[in-house]
Formats: sequence, C-alpha cells, structure tokens
Amino acid sequence: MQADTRDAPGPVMKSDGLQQAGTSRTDEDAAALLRSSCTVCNRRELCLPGSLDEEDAAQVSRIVYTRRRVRAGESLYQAGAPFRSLYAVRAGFFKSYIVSAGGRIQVTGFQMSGEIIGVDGIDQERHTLSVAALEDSEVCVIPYSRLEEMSARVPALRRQLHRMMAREIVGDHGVMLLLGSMRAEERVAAFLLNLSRRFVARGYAASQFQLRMTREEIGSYLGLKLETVSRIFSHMHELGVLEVQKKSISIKSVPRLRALVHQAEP
Amino acid sequence: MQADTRDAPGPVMKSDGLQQAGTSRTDEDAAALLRSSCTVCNRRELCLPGSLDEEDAAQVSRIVYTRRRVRAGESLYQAGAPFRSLYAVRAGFFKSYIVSAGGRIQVTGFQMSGEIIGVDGIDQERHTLSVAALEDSEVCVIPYSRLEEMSARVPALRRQLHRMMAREIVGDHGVMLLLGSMRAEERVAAFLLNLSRRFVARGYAASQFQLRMTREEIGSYLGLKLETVSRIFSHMHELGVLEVQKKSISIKSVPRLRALVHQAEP
DNA sequence: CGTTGCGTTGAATAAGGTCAAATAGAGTGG
DNA sequence: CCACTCTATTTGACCTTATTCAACGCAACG
Repeated sequence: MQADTRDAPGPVMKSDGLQQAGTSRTDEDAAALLRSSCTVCNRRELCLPGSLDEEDAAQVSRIVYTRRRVRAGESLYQAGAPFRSLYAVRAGFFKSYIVSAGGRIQVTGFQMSGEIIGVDGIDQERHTLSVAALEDSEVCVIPYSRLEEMSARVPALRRQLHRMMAREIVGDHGVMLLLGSMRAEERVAAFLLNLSRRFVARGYAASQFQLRMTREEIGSYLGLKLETVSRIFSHMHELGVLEVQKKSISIKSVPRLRALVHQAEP
Repeated sequence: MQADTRDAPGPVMKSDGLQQAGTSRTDEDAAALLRSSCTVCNRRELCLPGSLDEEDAAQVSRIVYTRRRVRAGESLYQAGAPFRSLYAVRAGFFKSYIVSAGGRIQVTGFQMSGEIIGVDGIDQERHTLSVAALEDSEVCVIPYSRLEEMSARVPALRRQLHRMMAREIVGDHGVMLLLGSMRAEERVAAFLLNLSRRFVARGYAASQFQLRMTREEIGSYLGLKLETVSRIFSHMHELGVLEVQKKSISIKSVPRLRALVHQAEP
C-alpha cells in the first residue's frame, strides 16, 4: 500500500494495457487510439458512455485521456485521499472497502471492467473508501470537474451519469438485503450468481470462472468468516451444485444455485 | 397500502402542513409561501437546496410547487411504480424497504425532514423500493425531468444533486459496514447514535426522542429479529446507558453508547 | 527446501433466532 | 366510562447457525 496523489498531472500512458506483449504499434496508431478511446472501447456499453451516440461518446473521450495501471495488491486510492477523478475499470479487477473507526474492515464491492469507481468521494471531496486491485489492472481516469461541466452541456451524458450513480444505490440496497436478511448459504449463492451475471455481460462463460479474491475478502463482503465461506463451497460441492478448486469455480447447475437463494426463511 | 399514480397532475395543496390547527391565513399569504417555499423553508440547509444562494434556491422553488400528504401507514410509492419525481420530506417520518423475489423484506432506511426520497427510481425509471409513512407526513414533490433540466443550467444545483446522491451511496456503505461486521449490540448502539445525530441537526434534543418505528422495523433495518432488539434495549437499560419506555428513548450517556459501537471484535 | 499465505476441516462455543407466554397500551364499540 | 380487542413489546427456555480456535494440506516462491 502506498499514498498516491498522482493522476491528472501524470504522463499520458500510450499503451492500451490490453495489447499483447510483443506486438508493436506506430505512434500515430497509438495517438488515434487514445483520441477515440471510448468510441472504440469494447467495454463501452457497460461503461459510462453507455448508450451515448458516437458524437457524445467522442465528447467523453476528449476528457478521458489518461490511463493508470495498478498492479495486483496496489491501491488505486485510499480513504481520506482528495477526490479529483472517477475511474472506469478498463481491465482487471478491484475491491473497494471501508475501514471503520474501530479498524474493522468491510469490503463494499468488487469492480470489474466497465464499472465506475470513485463516486464515494463526490460528497466530501475526499474518498471514504479505499480501493485496491486484485490483479494487474488498468483504469481510465475521468477528471470529475470536467465531467461535471460536460454533463451540463451534454444531456445524454448527464442522464448517463445520474443513472450510473442511481444504479450504484440500487445495487447497494441489494447488498443490504443480502446482509440483512439472508443466511450464509443464500448469501454465497447470490454472490456467485451475481458474479456469473456480470461475467456473462462481458462475454465470458456464465458457469466457469476464476475468483480473483480470497475467501476472506468474499467473507468480508458477505458478512461471513472465511471458514464459513469455505465450508459452504464444500457443501455446495457435496450437493453437486458447484465444482470448486481453490479459485476456480464451475457452476454445475445455475437453476439449483438460484433455488438456494430463494429458500423462504423458516 | 394502495397503488398510486398521482403526483404531478394532482391539485396543488395550499396548506403548508406545519400550520397550527386553528390559525388561518389569507390566500395571498398562502400563495406567497408556495412561490417561495424553499427560500423560507426551515429545512432548507438539510434539503436539496442545501447551500444554494437565494437566487438558485428560488429557481428550485419554481419547480417544487406540489406537496403531498401521506398519512401514517400509507405508502408514498411502491416498488414497480413508474418514477417521475423525487420527494423531499417536509414533515414526518418514512421508512423505505425492498421486497425480494422470495418475499423477504429489508428496511433500507428511515427518512426524516429535509431528506430526499426516490433516487431508487432514476436508473430504471421505475421504483425498486417501497416507501411508507410512519406518521402523518408531508413531502415536496420534485418533478425529476425538470430538476435534471434545471441542473444543466444551474451549476450549484447540479453539484448539490450529485452530492446528494453520493451522500446516499456513502451512507449505504455505512449500513453495509454495520450489517456486515458489527454484532447486535453495536448495531443498535450505532443506530441510536445515528438517529440522535439527525435529530440534533434538526434542532431537537440529542438524547431524548420518540422512535417512530416498531422493534420489528428496527430489526429489519439492522438485520436482527425484533426480540433481539428488545433484549438489547433492556440490556442497555440495565447498563444504565439508556432509558427505554416503549417508543420513548432517553440516552443516559452518549459517550458510553458510543463506546458500545467501537468495541474491537475479539 | 523451508517459509509463507491461502484454503480446508473438525470440535467446541457463543450469538442470535425461534417458539411460547405474559403484559401493557391504544383504540373501539357499547 | 368500561369492557374488549388488537397490536406491540418484553421475557424466558431452548435450539440453530455461524464463529472461534486449532490443526493440517497445498502450492508458490525465495
């Protein structure tokens, strides 16, 4: 972990971070890619530009010219850091967490490509969460003041921004439902289905994926201890619903997993 | 409970809902009060207008011309209802809750005067929460499309709107911390302190107040059963930290109550 | 080839939940 | 005004679930 106050002033990264090692690219290519990043980004629909038309997306691209790599284990920002930008996950995987006055840690979410990070800093102009990469990752830096200003001029962007924040609120309510009223097994099932759904939205398999987080991080997110998470994985394995091998998950029956969520409480 | 699709088209209420029964007011007075509602509202600082200057607040007033009364037990809106407006609580007390597919209920929050309700509908243009009044209440209706449009023209309002949504997100993270990592007694203590703080912000006593919700509603919010809430109130009473008499609460020692929240887990 | 971090599993324990019964008030109808 | 009903709350006894504590396996890595 390290304090960091870089971002906007930092040098523009020319690599797109998804490029295969070994391939090369001319400067013009790279520049072109940067100028039009959002319009050609394969995560565009999932990301801030959402359903914006070409022209509006190009507008967004104009302020999103910086990218930042974050290595596995490093932090994107820490609670208390001044807020200047939102971040769109371009590649990789993050966790966000809150540390209470008493030092308790609660993971508040896991973010994958296309998702927006940083909204927690808007109110106080200081981040209230910490965010760390769970694997080598890259984010697009979205300077907030420019986004706000642009949102005044571009109605579709404005709506998109509001939608995005509202979606986060709705999602948090879902987590509250999970934490407040589900039993351990239901929580884990709901968690896996949520991950699955998000992988599908990104073009990956629905029932085979790698967890990027530890049992402890899952437990923190779900309000459970790591041993409980492990036991429940084992139990689901016994039920034949799941294949678990360390971080590699294979859902054997999505319907049965779904059924595990909806068991009415006694 | 009832389905309702009123709001914007409904007749403008001329009463301010805070007026003492028996006092009377000329039509001009009432009209003046309506036109300038936000600028003279005593909840202004806590509400959407926040720190807007006179002029901007007057702008907001221009679109907030409708009020709506909600009697105790009635719902402001229900999950699934089309989203058209945000609501600012003018007087009274509300609870918001989510009903899961399996029929489980989770109270997601309690709203008091000056607080904004309805953001849960922005993303899908349909509400995902249900909101009900816990006592006879009144809200100011804020037509969302007009607010959005106005936010483009009034920078301070735009910032205020974004802040408000971000604050909700930060607050939800706090609830996730509570639900995910605190034990029962800590949750109840944190809940009472949160209520206390909000009452203070409204000019009421910090340590003496009436609960507007039942033990069951508190329990749902805190992820506990009503019996557990009751037991913990009793226990806090034994400790001499709290006086509880049904819905009437008197905190005997705020510091000791605070200490109950921060006990590091073993 | 030991160390270290992560994951699994078992046994004992504690925290809350469930069930049941009693009480207290608020509101209702006579 | 009083008896009655209904709901909210409290409290006790018991039970379930998840946590705690501890041991061990495994793979990655210096």
